[in-house]
Amino acid sequence: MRNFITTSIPYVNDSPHIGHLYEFILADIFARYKKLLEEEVFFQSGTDENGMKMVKSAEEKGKNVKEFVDEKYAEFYSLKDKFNLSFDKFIRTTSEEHKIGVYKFWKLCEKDIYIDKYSGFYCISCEAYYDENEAPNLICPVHKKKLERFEEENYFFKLTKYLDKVKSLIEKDKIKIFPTEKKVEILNILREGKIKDLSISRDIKRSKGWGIPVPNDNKQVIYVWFDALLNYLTGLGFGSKNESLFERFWQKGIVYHFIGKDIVKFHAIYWPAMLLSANIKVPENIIVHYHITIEGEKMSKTLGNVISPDDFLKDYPYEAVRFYLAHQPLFSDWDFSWQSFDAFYQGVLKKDLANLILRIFGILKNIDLDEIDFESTEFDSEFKKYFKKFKENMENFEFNLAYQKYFDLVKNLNQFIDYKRIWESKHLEDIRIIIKGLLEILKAYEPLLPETINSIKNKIEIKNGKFVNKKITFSPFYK
RNA sequence: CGCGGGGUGGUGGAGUAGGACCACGCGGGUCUCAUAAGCCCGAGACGCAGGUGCAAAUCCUGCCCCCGCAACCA
Repeated sequence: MRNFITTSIPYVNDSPHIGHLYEFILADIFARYKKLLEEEVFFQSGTDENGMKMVKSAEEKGKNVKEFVDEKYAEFYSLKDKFNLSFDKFIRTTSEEHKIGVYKFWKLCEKDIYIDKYSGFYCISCEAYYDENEAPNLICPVHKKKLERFEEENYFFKLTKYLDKVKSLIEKDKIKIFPTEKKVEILNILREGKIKDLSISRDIKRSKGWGIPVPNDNKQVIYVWFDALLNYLTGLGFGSKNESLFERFWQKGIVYHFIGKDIVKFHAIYWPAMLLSANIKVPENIIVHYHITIEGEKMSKTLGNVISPDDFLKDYPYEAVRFYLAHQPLFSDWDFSWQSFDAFYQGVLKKDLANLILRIFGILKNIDLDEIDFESTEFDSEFKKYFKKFKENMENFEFNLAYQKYFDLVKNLNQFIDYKRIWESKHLEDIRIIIKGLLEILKAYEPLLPETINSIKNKIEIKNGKFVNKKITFSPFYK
């Protein structure tokens, strides 16, 4: 199996926060999980850097736009190293490689693109048009700002032409949307039939020259969403001289888009329609994760409760963050608090999991055997069952359940060690079981704790099908 | 009646008819291989009111409350 796994590309008008990190980590865990199964993976993320809001944000900070986005891009990209994210590609929408792909795509869709006059009111923050009904007193309902009046010609994409097809693809689960209620929601939107053709360009004067110019028309730039979605193709070299990655991972691979619940419509409706127009395969999976509230409140700058990735790193190892986030539900909002985070780290990660590993090494140190074989044990089928259940949950993107259930194995091994008093009985059969258990645990937790687990694995030696008892010392998460 | 999701111990979750489970937290006990870790025992919950069933957290009806689609925002 070949998997193309993506995050949505964050809009870089501000610094990264826990929500961005959450999505990155979720997708990374899934990518690493797929590698665990020895499947082929291409994992991609990037930054969305066009759009008028960028111009505005830069102005507010008194910087030129290019300088501003470079700075923000660097902040987002730094998360890769800070949290050990296994991105194979990190695409920027202001890059040349992206632009080339966008032009190629535009051309493929050209038959569905037309020019029309548009007059109305525009909110620069939404990057969207409103009419008088939607925006009483010409105040943006979202941002409470005065709308700008304008009349201009725009390029439009014949979205409506593809809606029926998109609907049927979703109904038939050719495009699978997780969780199901989001699928239902999208289908309801499609049934209502209120969707109109999509304006896909903006006047270059309003964008102050920032953005990708429309091909053969230097008075317009491409609407930021139309260009942003294309990152999924351009990151694979679409439109470049070498499209082999695109062929391999998009056209012949299984696509997994991890996105937030606020951008479902773009990914489940606009994006497939665009691809249909260009005659390119549609994505197989759209995984919609929910949002995080902070200590019971919505995260917002006005409330000043925004948590940044760096806030964690002051007091905690980055893997604790991965571990914690993986144990939260994807498909419902959940609340973050420092207290619960710390309790989880101290209690579950250190006390139970890390301690168990250390404990097993401790027992092995006091055992005279140089090697332990892997003869079958009465627990073998039990181990298999655990992993099977784990896989089932992972394939449904219920990471929290997968690990919650798998944690029973940690519990069981601790119980088993106590019950049998293995440190004094030292029965070979029991030793085999805890070693096998150890290896099972290392396997399943690797996506969450890649660095720690790998360093343990490097200390373990298996020679001629036997576990070599090397008196391993180890101190994970010890401060 | 716009559509949809949900209300389970202090907290977060599992559980779609037949013993209410798991983790954290709390109280007590206990082992000593292990990072003051582990193990055992205990206290504590199905939003409200009806209905159907031998049996309801689970199905039906009504009501109350929270949330999403559709507030900054990911």
